[in-house]
Amino acid sequence: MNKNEINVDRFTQLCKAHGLKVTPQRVAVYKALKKATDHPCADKIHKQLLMDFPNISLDTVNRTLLTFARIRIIDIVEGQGDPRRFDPNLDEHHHFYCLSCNSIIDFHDPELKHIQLPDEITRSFTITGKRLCLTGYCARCRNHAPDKVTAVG
Amino acid sequence: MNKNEINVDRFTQLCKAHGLKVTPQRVAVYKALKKATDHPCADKIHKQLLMDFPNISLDTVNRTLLTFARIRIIDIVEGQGDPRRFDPNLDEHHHFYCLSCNSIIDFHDPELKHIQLPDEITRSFTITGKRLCLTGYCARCRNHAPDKVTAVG
DNA sequence: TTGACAATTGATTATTAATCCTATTTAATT
DNA sequence: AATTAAATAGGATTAATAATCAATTGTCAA
Repeated sequence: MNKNEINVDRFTQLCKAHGLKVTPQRVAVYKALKKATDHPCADKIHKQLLMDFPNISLDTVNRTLLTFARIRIIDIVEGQGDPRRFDPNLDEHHHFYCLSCNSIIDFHDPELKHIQLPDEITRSFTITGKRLCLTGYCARCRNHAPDKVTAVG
Repeated sequence: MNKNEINVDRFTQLCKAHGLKVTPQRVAVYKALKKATDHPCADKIHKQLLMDFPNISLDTVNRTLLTFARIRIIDIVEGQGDPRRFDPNLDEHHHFYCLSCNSIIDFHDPELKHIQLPDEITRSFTITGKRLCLTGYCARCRNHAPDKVTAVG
């Protein structure tokens, strides 16, 4: 099976394992996020799904995404205070966040796999996620807008 | 000068260098954030300042913080979609984010100073920030709430 | 020191995001 | 097919952020 195709059976298993009903909405939300590579927010997924589900509510999409995050089949992405965004990719990877266009770009690096956390940290806390977060300006933006924050006050 | 004291002259310089007026509100917001170690949101700073400035508006606090971030004398902290939070500390450091109580805890590690980014990344993008972001459960929370997200789907 | 000017403020209003509520529907099980 | 607990849609509500604007205030040049 292609990595980007969705295995509905597997998804059904995961839901059952967590006592969740397998609803058409949940399948649709899961499929839509799994296909996405842009770390979409709930509203974006919702707009997409409206094509096929004219009645699906934003609240359902949002709740569903939060539920998926809770059972750890998707991730919530770190952001700069904008709408919450989601990540279908649970494999170890890192993020570059463009301060101008807000795009989030994945990157990998074999070197970074070996980042060793301080003992003190692993002892004090339960770590569920580890990621290198870069901020800056993407190739397209860096020649244009110097920055995004427009408030002058 | 103690690192946690605020050098108003220096602050004044920074403002002038960016064509910003030095208002009492700005000085107060700057002082309040510089003293903070909990990566507060605008609302928290505002509530604090109300003691001394009964009339200061939340909007002014928020605008001021965004302005400071724009001229890079403070940072916006990466978060999970909650209210935007700010960081007075511009030195290289890393964050642990508790998914249960939302506290953000700084940590340092000499090893991590030497994280080498892939060439492809530094070539394609302009990097303004680099941080290791950990998520998980802090010492106090890990024995209690299994997680924060309460939506059930 | 003063006056002019442009930036900043606070109040108000608008917008957007996230969550809550409830009647209705539906998936899962018998 | 009937039962039941869970999930949904849709509207309402709260909270956060942003925009607008008249009044105020820092800055700078005279």
